[in-house]
Amino acid sequence: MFLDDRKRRILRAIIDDYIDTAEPIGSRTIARKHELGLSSATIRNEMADLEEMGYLAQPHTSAGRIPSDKGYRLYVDNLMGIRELTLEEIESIKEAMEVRINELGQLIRQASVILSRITKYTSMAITPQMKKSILRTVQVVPIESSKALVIVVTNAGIVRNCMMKIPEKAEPQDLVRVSNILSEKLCGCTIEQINQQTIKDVEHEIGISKELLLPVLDGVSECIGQIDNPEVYLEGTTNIFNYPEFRDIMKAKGFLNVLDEKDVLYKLLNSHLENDSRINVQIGTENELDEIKDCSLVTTTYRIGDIVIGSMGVIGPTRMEYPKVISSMNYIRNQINRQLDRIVGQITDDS
Amino acid sequence: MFLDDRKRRILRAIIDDYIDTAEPIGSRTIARKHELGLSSATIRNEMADLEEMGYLAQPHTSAGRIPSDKGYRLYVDNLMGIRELTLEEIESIKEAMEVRINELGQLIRQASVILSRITKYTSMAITPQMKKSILRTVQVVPIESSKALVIVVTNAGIVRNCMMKIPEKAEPQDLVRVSNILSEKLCGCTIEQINQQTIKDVEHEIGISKELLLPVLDGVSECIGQIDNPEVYLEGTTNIFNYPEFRDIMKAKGFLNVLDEKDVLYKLLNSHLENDSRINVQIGTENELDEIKDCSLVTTTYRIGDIVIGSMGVIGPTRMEYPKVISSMNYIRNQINRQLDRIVGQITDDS
DNA sequence: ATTAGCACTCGCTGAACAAGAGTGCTAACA
DNA sequence: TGTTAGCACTCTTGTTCAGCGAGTGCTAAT
Repeated sequence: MFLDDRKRRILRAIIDDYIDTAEPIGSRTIARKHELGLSSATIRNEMADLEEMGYLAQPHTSAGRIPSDKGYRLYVDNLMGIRELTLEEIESIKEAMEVRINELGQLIRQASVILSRITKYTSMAITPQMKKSILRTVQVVPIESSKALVIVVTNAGIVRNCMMKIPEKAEPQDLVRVSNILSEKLCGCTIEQINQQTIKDVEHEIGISKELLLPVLDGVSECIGQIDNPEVYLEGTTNIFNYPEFRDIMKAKGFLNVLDEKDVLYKLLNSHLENDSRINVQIGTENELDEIKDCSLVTTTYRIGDIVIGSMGVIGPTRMEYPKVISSMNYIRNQINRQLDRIVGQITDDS
Repeated sequence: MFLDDRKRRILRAIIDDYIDTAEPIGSRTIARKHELGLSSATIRNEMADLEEMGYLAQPHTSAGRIPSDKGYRLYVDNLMGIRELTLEEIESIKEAMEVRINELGQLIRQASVILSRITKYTSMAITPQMKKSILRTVQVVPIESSKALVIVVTNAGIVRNCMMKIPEKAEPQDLVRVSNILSEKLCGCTIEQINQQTIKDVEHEIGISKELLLPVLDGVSECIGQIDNPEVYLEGTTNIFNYPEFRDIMKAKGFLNVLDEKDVLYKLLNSHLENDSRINVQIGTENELDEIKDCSLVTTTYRIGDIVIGSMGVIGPTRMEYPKVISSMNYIRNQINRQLDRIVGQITDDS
C-alpha cells in the first residue's frame, strides 16, 4: 500500500488534532474540522489503511484512532509544520536569558527554567562538561597562618577553590614558588588529562617539602574533581499533571520516580551528547529506558565555540507539541550559546 | 467533661492505629487489638465523648473515627511514645553523614536526602544563613594581566570568589595594598553589617585609584551577595505517592506545586528559625499556608556553636509517624551540628 | 458503671441499562 | 472506479438501584 499525499494529509490532521485534544479522533471529526473535501466514509477507509500500515492504532473497536509511535515518527520527520514562536514567547525567553549571569551553572539552570515554562513540559539540563576545558591558573593564597586557599581557573572561566591546612612554618614565598611550579606543570592541560597520575608525577618532580606540597596537591585534585562533577537540573516536574496521560496516579508516580534519579537523567542527556548540533527526538518505545516508553524526549546540545559541552532536554507524553518544543528549544539553545561565548570571551579574552 | 486516663489511652490507641492504617477506626477494632479490658460498647461511649471534646471526627455517621488536628496535637504533646531508631537506621544515617563533606551546602543537602529516606516523607532544608557570620579575609589575587579574583572568607569557612576586570596597569603590590586596606576595614564585621553603604564608605576613605578600587569593591559586594543567597533543598517528593491521602491527583498536584516554589519553602522553614533548638511540629490547620492545611510540618534548626544558622523540615500528611520523624530528625540534627563544628573548627581553628 | 443486643445509617460494589460515539460494510452514485 | 450515504454493530461511559458490611447510638440488662 502506498502512502500517497492524501493519506499524509489525513494522518497529519489526525495527529494535529490528537495532540490538541488527547481524545481518539474519529473520521467525522476530521471531515468536519479540516477542509479536505472528503466525506467521513472516505476518511474512514483511509484511516483503516493507515492503521494497517502501522501509523495509527485503535484503543478499542468502536473508538477513534490515535497515532502510533511510528505515526509520530513520520509526523516529526516529514509531516508537521513549523511553529514560529510568538512575540511574547520570544520576549519572555530573552528577558529570562539576558540577565547577566556569570556562573555557567546558573545560566544553564535558568535556561532549563524558561524551557519548561515555555513548553509546559518537564525540562532538564546538565551543567557544562568541562573535561575538555583547559587549566589556566593555579594559585595558592595564604589565608591564615596555617591555612591556604588553592585556586584553580580554567579557560572557560570556571573558578574553583579549596581550603587546605598547611604547615605553620610555610613562608609566603614558598607558596608563590609552589604556585609557579604547579602553573608551569599543569597549565595548558585539559581537565581530563590532569588525573591522579599527573598529580603524582608533579609530586615526585619537585623539590619542595612534602609537608607543604601534599596538601596543596590534594587541594588541586579536589578542585579538579569539583570541575568535573556534573549537576543535573530539573524543572517543571508538576507540569505533567496537566496532561491526561498522567491522570493515573501510578503513571505519574513512575514518571516522577525516574526523574528523581539524577544519574538516570544524566545518562539520558549524556547519551545524545556526541550527536551533532541538531535537535534530537526520541519517541515512545525508541527510548531505551522502559519507564519512559510512553514519553517523548527532545534533546539538544549547547557549546562553547565548536566544542559541545552539555545538553538539555524536554520530556513529556508522546502526544507532545513537537513543533513548539522544537522551535523553543532551538531558540533557547542559541541564546545559551551566545551567552556562553560572551562569558568565556569576557573572562579569558582570547581575542 | 474530663479527659481522664482511660480516655487518653483510648485516644492514643486510635491515633496509633489510624497512623498505621489510614482507615477510620471503629470501636470494635480498638477493643480487639489493644488490651484495654473494655468492651466495644464502652469504647464507643468514650469515643463519642472524645468526639464531642474535639479530639476525634467522623467522616460520616456510620464510619469509624479519625483524629482531628486537636487530637494530633494532644498526641504529639502528651500521648505518643518515643520511638527509638533501629540500629539499621542509625547505621544508615551515620554512613550517609560521616563522609567528609567540606562544603556546608553539600552537608545540608546530604542531611536532607537521608532525612527523607529514613522518614519516607518529603524533606527540605535551607542552607546556612550566614548573615551573622564574620568576615575573616578579603584578598585580591591577580589571575591575568587584566583580571583579578576577589576572594572573601568568613569565620564559618565559607569561601566565595568573583572574577573582576581590573586596569591593565595595576601592579601586584597595588592589589596587595587594596587587599590589606579592605581587610582592615571589613574584617570582623558580620555579613549583614557589610551592606552597600559600608562598601561606599570604604570607597571614599581610601586613597587608591578608583579604576582599581571600584571593580574590587564590586567583587566584594558580589561575594557578600552570594554568601547571603540561600539555597533550598527538597528531597523525597515522590514519597507522597505512597500515602492514600494523596491518591487524588489534584491533591498530589497541589502539594507538589507548593513544594515547587522555592521561596514558599524558604518562608516555611525560615518562620521557625528564631525558635529554640527544640523540634517544632505544625499540625494541619496550624499551618499558615492554606495549601498545606492537611499536612503536618516538623521542623528544627541546626547551628554552629550557639548561633542558629539554618533549619530543616519534614512535611507529610497529618497522619504522620510523629515519633519516628521526631527521633530521626533529632538524631540527624545532632549529626549536622557535630559536622558543622568539625568543619568550622578545621577551617578557623578558633581554639 | 459496664455490656449485650438491636435497629439504623451510610458508603461501597456490582449489575443492569440507556446513551453516545465511532466503526465496518454494503449498496448506490458520479 | 473512486466516493459517499446509510445502517447494523461494538464498545465505553454514566446512571440508577439493590444488597452488603462496617459502624454507630440507644436501651435495657447485669
